[in-house]
Formats: sequence, structure tokens, C-alpha cells
Amino acid sequence: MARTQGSRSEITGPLIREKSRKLFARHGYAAVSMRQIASAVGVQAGALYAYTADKQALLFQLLESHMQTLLAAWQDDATADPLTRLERFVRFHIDFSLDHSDAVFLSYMELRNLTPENYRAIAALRGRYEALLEGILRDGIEAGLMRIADRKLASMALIAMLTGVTTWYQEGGRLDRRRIGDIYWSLTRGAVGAD
Amino acid sequence: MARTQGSRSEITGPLIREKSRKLFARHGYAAVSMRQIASAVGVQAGALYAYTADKQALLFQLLESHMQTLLAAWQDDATADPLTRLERFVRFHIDFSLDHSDAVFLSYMELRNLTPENYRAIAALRGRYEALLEGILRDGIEAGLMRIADRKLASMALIAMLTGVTTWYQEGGRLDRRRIGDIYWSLTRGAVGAD
DNA sequence: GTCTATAGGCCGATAGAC
DNA sequence: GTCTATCGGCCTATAGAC
Repeated sequence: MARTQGSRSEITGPLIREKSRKLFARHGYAAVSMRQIASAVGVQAGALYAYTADKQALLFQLLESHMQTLLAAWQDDATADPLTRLERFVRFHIDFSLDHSDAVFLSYMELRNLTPENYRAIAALRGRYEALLEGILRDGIEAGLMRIADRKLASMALIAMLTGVTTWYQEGGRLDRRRIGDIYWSLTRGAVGAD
Repeated sequence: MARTQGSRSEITGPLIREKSRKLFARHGYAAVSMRQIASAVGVQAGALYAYTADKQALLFQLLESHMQTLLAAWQDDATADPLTRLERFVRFHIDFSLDHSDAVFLSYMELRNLTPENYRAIAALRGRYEALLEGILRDGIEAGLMRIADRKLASMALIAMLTGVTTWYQEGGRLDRRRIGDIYWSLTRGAVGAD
């Protein structure tokens, strides 16, 4: 990966994020050295510090941009039928999680390696996402379409269930994504008492 | 924690496991040094190697004994009503996960730091546990008490949902364990189509 | 923006004394 | 079983040249 000296910030910046995301997800934040990241990018370790203050800032940037991307990607239609909105959320969450499985894994697993203020920032973004699902459940209950004992707990439980798909899904496995979405939607519909 | 020289294998062994479990869960396997573990135990780093071949063996021992404890703790009654068995499983899994949250977190997060053969051993134990739930679902379906599109997927989805309780539960929080069990059982009963 | 070189420090694991 | 001391190595981050 070694290459000649030169300036290519428009390439190196995204590449640092891509390679560190993959390496952190595979081996863990603490286990990956700046030298390994630099090697994967094709620069020397010192060059990384032109893009990031330190290793911690690199991790935070990965998690923060992941959560922002997630929040931006979800487009709800609050005027639609709550069950239709919930089904869309289920399929969206599964697809997004599988499309960004490294970042999803990081966002769950490396929270403890964030400084306290960085942790609070990510937790707040996560709370916003959970609140989006909770809003759908609230509307569904009010419309008499769902029966749920505790909205907040149900939101977290459903998100944990849906995100879990990343732990076993394999491209080209027994089930394709459409079928997986069908099955999880069936489980979700039952869980919220919509049958 | 420093103490005088002496032989106390019956104390040091369990203490090493207890302290390393806690440190690994809090900071991650790779981030914790043998010196830190030794310091928490109250010995010098070299002394640890009288109990474990290396750091990897220590991690494996923690995960393996956790899975064995889990499998030994679950007592099913295959002659009972499948819905009763499922409810017992839900409450058991939540309680066990909360009682062993450090080990649960480790078992999910440090799998990638196991050598390939150690990984296979843990994955096999995990598969045995999932199969126990799958058996309950199978019996429930055959008895016409449950409606599930895919037993294997439903087992993994339910376990992910239930284990998720460890990410937000706080002792003395809004809900006590009994109430949490009620809510998750309600979600589970709906998810398996038992309403 | 990237390089080389390096500072200052911690790492896992082992040897040998007690 | 535990200690002290240490080997050889890798770590993050910075300095200064180009």
C-alpha cells in the first residue's frame, strides 16, 4: 500500500474513516493501532494526525456521523396509518443495519471507549432515534391499533430485536432480505398487539 | 491492594476471574493489561501466569464457564404447557442476563478476540442454548398454541430482544424486575402469535 | 499533506529467588 | 505461589524536513 509522497486530502480523509471503521469493528478500538490504520490507508502513521486530533476523535467522528446518517435516512410520514409506518420502520431499520453493520456494531460496542462528553453526545442521538419509534407506537395505541404495556421499553426491545439481525445475517444465506423483513415484521406486529 | 508474599491459590484463582471479567467488560479485552488485572487482584503480574497460560486462555475460560453456567441454570419441563415454558424462559433469560451482565456483554463483544478454535467452542454452546428456545417454539407450534413464520429466526430475534435489557436496566430504576418480566413476556407472547 | 525519526512509555511473557 | 527484574517489542503522539 506504500505510495509516493503527495497531497491528496480529498482521498485520504474518507479512506481513514473507511479503514478505521472496518478495523475497529473487526478487532476493537483498543486493539487497533494508528500504525495499522495508516498502513491500510497507505500512509505513514504521522500523516493521520493531519486529519484527526487523536485516536479518540477518530472514534467519535465515526459514531457521530453514523448516527446522523441514520437519523437523516429515516423519513416518516406522520399522516399515514401507524401500522404502515411501523412496518416501514422495521424494514428500514433492518436494511440500514445490514448496510452499515460495521458502524452499527461499533455504536453498540465502543460506547465505553468514548470520553464522558462524547458518550453523552452519542447517547442523545440514540435517544432521538428511539423517540421516533416511540412516536409511532404512541400513535398506534391512540388509534386503537396497538396494545403495548410500556412504550419506552417496547421501543428499546424492538430496536434490540431488529438490530440483532446483524449478528447472524450472511449474504447469500438461507433467507434474503425481503423474506427477513417479512419475518421480523410478523414478529413485530404480534409484539405490539396488532394482530 | 498490595499484600505480603504467600500462597493462597484458593483465593487468587477466583479473584483473577472476577476482576478480569469486570475489567474486560468495562474497558474491553484488548484495552486491559495483565498488570491492571494483577493490580486489582493484589498480586504482581508474573503471578497471574501460575493460573493461566496467557491472556487469551483467561478470556476463553470466562466465556466458556459463563455459557456452561447458563446452560446448567436453565431447567425446562418438557411435559408442561409450551406457553408456560416460554414464559419461564423469558423470565429466566432476563434474570440471568441481569445477574451476569458483565459476562453477557463479554460473550457478545469479545467473540472476535478468541482464536478460531476457541470461537467455535463458544459458538457451539451458544447454539445449544438457542436450540432450547427453538424446541419450546416447536412444541408450541405443534400444539397449535403459537404461530411463527421461522422458528430459528424467531429464537435468535427473541434472545436478542431479551438480552437487550442489559443495555438500559438500572438497579432502582423506574421498573423492577418482576414488572420488566411482565412487559417482555407480553411482547414475547404477541411475537409468537399466542394472543 | 506526507515523510522520517524519535520521545517516552506500557505491553505480554519469562527467569530465577524465596 | 508469589516476588523482582527484565527482554524485546509495539504503542501514541510530536518535531522538523520537504
